[in-house]
Amino acid sequence: MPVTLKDIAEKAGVTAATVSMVINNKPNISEATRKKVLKIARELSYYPNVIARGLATRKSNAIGVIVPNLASSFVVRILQGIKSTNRDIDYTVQLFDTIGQKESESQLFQRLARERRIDGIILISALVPEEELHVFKDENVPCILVARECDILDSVFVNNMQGARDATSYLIQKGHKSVACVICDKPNVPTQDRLNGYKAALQENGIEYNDSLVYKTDDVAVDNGMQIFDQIRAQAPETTAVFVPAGDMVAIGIIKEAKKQNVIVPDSLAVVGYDDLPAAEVIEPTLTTVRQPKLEMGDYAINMIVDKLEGRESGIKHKELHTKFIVRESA
Amino acid sequence: MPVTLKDIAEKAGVTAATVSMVINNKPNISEATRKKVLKIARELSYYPNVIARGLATRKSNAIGVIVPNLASSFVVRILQGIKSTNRDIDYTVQLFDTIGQKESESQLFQRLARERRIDGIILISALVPEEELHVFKDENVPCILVARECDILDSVFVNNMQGARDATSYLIQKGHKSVACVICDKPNVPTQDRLNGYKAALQENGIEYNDSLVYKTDDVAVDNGMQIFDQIRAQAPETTAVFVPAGDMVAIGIIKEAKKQNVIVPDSLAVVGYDDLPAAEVIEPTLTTVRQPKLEMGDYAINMIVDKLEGRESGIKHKELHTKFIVRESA
DNA sequence: GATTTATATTGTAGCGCTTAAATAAATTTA
DNA sequence: TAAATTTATTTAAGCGCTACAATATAAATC
Repeated sequence: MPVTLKDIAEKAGVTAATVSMVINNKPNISEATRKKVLKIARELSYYPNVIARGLATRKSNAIGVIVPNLASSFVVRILQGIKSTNRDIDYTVQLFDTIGQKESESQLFQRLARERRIDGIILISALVPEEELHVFKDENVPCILVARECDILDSVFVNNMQGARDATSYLIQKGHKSVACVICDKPNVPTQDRLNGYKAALQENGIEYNDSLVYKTDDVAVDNGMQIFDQIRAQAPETTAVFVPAGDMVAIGIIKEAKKQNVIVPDSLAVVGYDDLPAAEVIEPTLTTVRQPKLEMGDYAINMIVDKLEGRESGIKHKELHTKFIVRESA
Repeated sequence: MPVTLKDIAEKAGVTAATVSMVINNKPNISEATRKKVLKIARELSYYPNVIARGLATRKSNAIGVIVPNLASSFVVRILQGIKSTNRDIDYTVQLFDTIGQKESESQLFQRLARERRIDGIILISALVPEEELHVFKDENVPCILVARECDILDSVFVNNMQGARDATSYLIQKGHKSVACVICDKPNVPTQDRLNGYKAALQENGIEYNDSLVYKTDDVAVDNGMQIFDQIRAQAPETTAVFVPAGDMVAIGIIKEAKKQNVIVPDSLAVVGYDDLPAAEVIEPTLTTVRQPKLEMGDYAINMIVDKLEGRESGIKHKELHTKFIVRESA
């Protein structure tokens, strides 16, 4: 049987309440008993039972992290940011993924809040629909939304519009008269923002937006990129530059297929990705891309939520981080 | 305030104990009250408080997963396997990484067991020293060691010796007279096994083992591979094949540097990696490598531990999974 | 030195649930 | 129909901790 407060109390000749106060650094404890209690606690190698504590305090000391899919490098990198923050986090991180689950994000959230008494949630998802976000709000458990701006909840996100604008402008500056754009098919906020950035850059440079230059892919893997390449060749063989807000893996697919078909990248086709995943440095030519500060997003998210939980912050807060345009060989 | 057993009990005109028994599907409850209670529970949208339950049952319904480093694709992929198992897991997964932490794995384990009353632990690590593993045993919380064979604890691992033997034999069969080998510098079991597999293959093919053909790298990133390439060129320029049990990223580094120096892969230098990470398909030439069944390892681990926790299994169990040799372009 | 104030400790209740023992109701058996 | 057995429900205690009110002790004020 594990050592309890009571065991310590008996040995120290005090009451369990006193021991509790010592352990929790409460005021109004004499130096003498404090020392005595701590000594005995150490001797017995006492560990407080956080479950019992949780029941008494109505806190679980746990933060839930809901991710769509652990197969995504992007998500994993944010998760890594959450876990590797410098701050000494006294909360346990419980991990939940929603892919292949029958529950929606908001149902899961509700269950975690009520059943597990989770203290706070970090939700990494660009896809949760606006209506569902209200559930998050209502449950009265702090929640930080990562990867998507949102005015209902706290959020951490990047300036996707600027990121796309930078990339597009770069390509135009390089002399490309028409720049294709490959976006993810799901209608989510970041995609929309990136498309707007693309459009803005065109306009700023006096180029008319052309709908037929925008290609859509339903998934964001290498294979999709390979298909898109063929599509581009078929629909607009004169294309010399393609910006791929859909993500690096798609961009890599385009490069792969281009090479296979003896189209030289970047000479005959310049390619710019989005995300800056590890694979961007592996592909040859290495991929010019828009870096998202993924670690930083995770870091911010965990810090925001801990601040909230410790009452150091309140009110809705938003943190916009910035993308960085990384020039490599592909454009 | 959340709905409690008591609320339901009052509304149903029974006692909290009865409600508890209904919720937990205990026998000796009349159909009538069962139905009545369940109906009310649904109406009030009752969620059992897992924390309170945990205190009463001395179980947390949580499984801890200890990983060395979330930056490793290998580890993340196993984690993904854990989370994506088909089985309907009723346990929460709590994630802990040990990189940059002052606690050792065994200290962390002990703390989780005592403080958090974690029901079971999955430890992904090839590096924990033998002595420490005893602590895991002693704490009396089931623990599955992943990625390393071990006779003290349950374990899930791959047959690394066979994997390395397959790879080496393949290279010899292709006509390479001397095969270099690049291993990770840390003295861990998988590395040792792979080295033994390499040696076995040499012996089986009548080639004498030559210590000077074994290169060591202290880290397993692309950069290390690039350096190793130079080392090979300097020490043994006649080398035509290199097997890299240190991992795919190192192998990719070797390929990158080879290409930079106009050494054709595989014609002038055949390269075989280990792990089959996503990047293996991105590099060109694509990387021939030894696939570790990472998802499967995670899947097995979670199933083993849940079996244990539900009393369906006992005694130490070991599961050996098999590597698969994947031929691509680099060898 | 009596009174107020501050400091230290204890007693008690309760967090929301489970569980074993006790009781009550329904059913069977002799 | 009373006794024995089975089935259904309740009572009560407890999991290990915190927190608040109450008490006891020490220090400060007049």
